[in-house]
Amino acid sequence: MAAKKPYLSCLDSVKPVRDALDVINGKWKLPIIISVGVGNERFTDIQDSIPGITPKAMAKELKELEQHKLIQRIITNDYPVKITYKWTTYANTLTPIIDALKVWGLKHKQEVFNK
Amino acid sequence: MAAKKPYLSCLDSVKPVRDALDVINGKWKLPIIISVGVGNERFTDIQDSIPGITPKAMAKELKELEQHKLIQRIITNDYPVKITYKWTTYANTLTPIIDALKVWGLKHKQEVFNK
DNA sequence: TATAGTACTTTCCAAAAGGAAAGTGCTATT
DNA sequence: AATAGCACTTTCCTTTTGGAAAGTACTATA
Repeated sequence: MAAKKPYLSCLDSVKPVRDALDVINGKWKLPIIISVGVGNERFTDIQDSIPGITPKAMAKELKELEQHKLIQRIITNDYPVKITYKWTTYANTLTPIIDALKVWGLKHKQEVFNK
Repeated sequence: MAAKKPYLSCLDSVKPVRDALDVINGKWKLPIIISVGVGNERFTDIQDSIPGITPKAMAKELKELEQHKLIQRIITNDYPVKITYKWTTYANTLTPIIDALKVWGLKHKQEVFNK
């Protein structure tokens, strides 16, 4: 009997993809990054720009994104303390992914709709 | 007093990205697609090629991916019934996303490592 | 007849995620 | 003095996810 054909290794692709997913996976991370990217800086502005997100989810995701250096939290000690969130240079490296997802999302909607 | 500056809308980007995420979000979907993409066809081969995945997760994800037409489940009524999973033409549209994630994952590891 | 392989399913249970609603501490405005 | 806005946090509760382990139904092989 012939030797059993072994499975094909694909860790070269799977591992980096998993590394990327560990950072940007989830329902809200990319939406928040996009919102900050178009210029929303305040907590409530970001929240208002993303339908369905709760302040609890916002706070949690913002913290994680800050830890991953994808957004920056800036405290301004003016008369009223002001907190702003900003897009980092490092976040620029995500634009190819965001663009690819946007293009695919639009195509997929067509695909589903035209069926 | 000046009128309150309103938040900036970003639904044009957020909505399609969310549509895409709804389909490919999760820990295992892209790894499975990649594994089938390199040529693994059998349940156990796919499972063996992805470290850490359980048969329960496999079965669930394979079903969902089939529903989204990203993989095809083929039953061959030979002597022992044989089931194979195949990459669909439609799954080709995902390669830009997979490539972008792979590139970013590799860069991100460098970034974390060199710090 | 006994063992092994394939492709799952089922059960159990712990941990994580997710949402609604209310609360907090601060300041600015009326 | 009362109200409102900002940036959250806290509580409560339900749902989802995730893994370990065992089980099942079938067939092929020794």
